[in-house]
Amino acid sequence: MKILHHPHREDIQLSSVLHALSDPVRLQIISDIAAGGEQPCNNFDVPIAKSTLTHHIRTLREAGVIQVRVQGTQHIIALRSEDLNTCFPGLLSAILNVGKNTNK
Amino acid sequence: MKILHHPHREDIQLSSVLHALSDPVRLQIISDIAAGGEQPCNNFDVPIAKSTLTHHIRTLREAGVIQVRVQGTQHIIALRSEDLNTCFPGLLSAILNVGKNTNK
DNA sequence: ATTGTTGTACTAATATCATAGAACATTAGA
DNA sequence: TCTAATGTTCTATGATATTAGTACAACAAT
Repeated sequence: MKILHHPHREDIQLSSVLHALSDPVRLQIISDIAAGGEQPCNNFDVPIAKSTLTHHIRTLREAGVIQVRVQGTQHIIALRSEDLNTCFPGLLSAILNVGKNTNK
Repeated sequence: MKILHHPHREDIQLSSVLHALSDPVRLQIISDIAAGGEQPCNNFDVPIAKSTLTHHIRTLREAGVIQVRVQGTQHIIALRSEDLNTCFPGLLSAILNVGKNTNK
């Protein structure tokens, strides 16, 4: 089985996190996770190809924004809220609160 | 004289702002402005060519992060704190606070 | 076993970005 | 007017990012 690399908390970079979140599709994804808790990839209602979704998921994972856990055929995605709040207090909630009004 | 376009407050996009701030050089720039108030471009202590700095300043300006004002031969750069705090409450301070510890 | 689901890997096309050298424009000041 | 200071524009280049098509592997359900 393939090993999915996740950065350690202390290796999470602000610029990488901001870049990972600077895409509307990825903002949508983390917004969905934040609202509905951890969930498999196929739950996300984004108008893109599967391979493209994989790319975005990987981008978020490698930046340290999400945690990916394998469960059968599914990959369960969870937000690394605790790590993010420790590294960048207030950042995640500030971004997620924006989505509640007019996202994009 | 050249007209410098700035987006209106209501046209500022979260993804664009996050992208503008996802570069170490640009994080440095806004960190400097936040700490020392508005200042001309040549004040920034970044190891890049003038043309590159112009590119970064434009990226920040077009995303709605900074306000550029011409004063003689100088371009004075200011943070659009009020607009950003209105559009994305808490975002700017969360990002700037990170820089106070370990930036990059 | 067969079939369908789920997601990755590989590959490729296209687009965007960061960087900087050179030339140019504008302004201030001597 | 001449010169220095300040930035922009033009252009080019190498690096990444985005997107998707195809194939493949792991698993579930029948």
